[in-house]
Amino acid sequence: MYQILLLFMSESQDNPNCGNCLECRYDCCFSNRNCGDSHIFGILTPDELHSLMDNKRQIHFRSGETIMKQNTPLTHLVCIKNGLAKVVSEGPKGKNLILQIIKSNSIFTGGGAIVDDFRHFTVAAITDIDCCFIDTSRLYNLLTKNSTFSIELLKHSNDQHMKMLGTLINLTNKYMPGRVADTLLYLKNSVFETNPYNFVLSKQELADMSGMTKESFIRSLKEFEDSGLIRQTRNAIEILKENELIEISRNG
Amino acid sequence: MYQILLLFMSESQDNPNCGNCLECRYDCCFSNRNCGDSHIFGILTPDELHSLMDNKRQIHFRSGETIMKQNTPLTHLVCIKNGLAKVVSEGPKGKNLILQIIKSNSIFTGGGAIVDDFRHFTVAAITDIDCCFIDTSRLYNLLTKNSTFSIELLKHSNDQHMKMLGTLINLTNKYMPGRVADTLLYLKNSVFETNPYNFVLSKQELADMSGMTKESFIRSLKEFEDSGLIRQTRNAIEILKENELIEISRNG
DNA sequence: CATTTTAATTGACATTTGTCAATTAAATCA
DNA sequence: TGATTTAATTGACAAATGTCAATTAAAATG
Repeated sequence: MYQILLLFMSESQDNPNCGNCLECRYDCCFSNRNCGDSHIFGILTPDELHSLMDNKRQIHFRSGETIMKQNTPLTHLVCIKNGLAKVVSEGPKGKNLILQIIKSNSIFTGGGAIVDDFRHFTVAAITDIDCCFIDTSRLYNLLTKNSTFSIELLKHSNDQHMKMLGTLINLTNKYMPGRVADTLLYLKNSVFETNPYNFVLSKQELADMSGMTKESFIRSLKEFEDSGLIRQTRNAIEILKENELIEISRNG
Repeated sequence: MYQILLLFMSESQDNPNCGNCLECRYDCCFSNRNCGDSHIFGILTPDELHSLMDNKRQIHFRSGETIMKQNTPLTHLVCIKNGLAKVVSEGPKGKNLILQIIKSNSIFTGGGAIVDDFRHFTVAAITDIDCCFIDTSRLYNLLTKNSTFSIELLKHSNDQHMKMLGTLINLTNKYMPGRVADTLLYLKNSVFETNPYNFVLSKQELADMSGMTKESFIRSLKEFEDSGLIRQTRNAIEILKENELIEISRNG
């Protein structure tokens, strides 16, 4: 525990948003201002929050590092404070599928929380990331005590479930151009929220998000470029005709 | 309410398992003996159970009928007492994907409970079905009062979530033979639990479970038959070499 | 039972997509 | 900077899968 605190303190030095006082530490992952998923924690009383955060570990990951690994025991949930991560399902024969890009202020467990307590996918850092690890046992304790909190988590779970259903439908009943369009629109509207957007993602990763090989992705992307739907530069993509992309997505 | 009771009573006449006394009515969907999902309700107190069941409607569906329709408001959850149903995602251009076969003693909501309160998929009866419809508002009430119940629902939700992830992986990174093998094994081991099993499912439906056209499904099935892995009769399929099917499933 | 409708099957073919190999461009490292 | 590794791109080709049309089998209907 001492080491953990030290780790936390050293990490926080180069991050002005996160001081060392207790209050600040809670704030790091759980403030309910401008926080994606973390309003889930907004409903907790200070005591409850404390019981969760008591032994939280704040950890820094470098771009590319694995944050949690598929098939390992699910002992902690993770809150991302800043940075981007990818949620990857590692299939047989090295075939990976990127299910989601996680942004700042999101929480995730890796799948089977409460069910089998194993992680059903891998999460890896795309950029450098600050996140905290929180004991799931603390979480489970809280669930029995605060039903509003349980409901919020249920909502979060159902939400993720429906998003995955959307992914499933996109990937299974669309041809490649539709899937590429989906990926581009997802990145613009749900991840980066700018246009053009710089991407830290390799073509292989974009292909893994679209359920195809990188070669196929590149070709499809090139056709979009030739048709004037998008523009690619070194490490950015600009969507020029969003409506047409939406149409392509819709027609599958 | 009077009409509903009448409906209930007339339905129950030809069903010896379900009497008219209050206790029996609760039993219909919620007994915790030999019940798939419905142990979820086992933890409720009699009062709580009563508050849920108070205005439940028991309804009979004929084979083929739609029980709940995608994109309609999610006002009730459904408990299947007996019979089989299919969970279908209706995609664009009439492309359907069957996500799951639901058996007796299962509960389902159609997707976005608590999140957006719309149904994200259609559920249709495969055989004749007896089921009850229960107000979600009653459910939500209960959630705030009984955290153990919330946790059970959360578990159920996460479980469904992980099953869908499995489906997603099977459908996106396997070739047809692997997907057909998955469908056959799923039917034998998780739905019918006998071998050979009679099936009430059309080839089109089997194809919709496997994410391919019926023609492709038929051809793939025929290859399995020619290789001696399975045997088809009029309306039954027998798995002869399960291990080899598992191998095919694994290799994608 | 004959008729009509629906489901299953088959074949030929076109399209989509993946695979492999070669090449170029970019990034990293000593 | 030059050398080396990694990522991106392209082309040729093969494999997987869907589409369409025709046929047969089965089921439903009157």
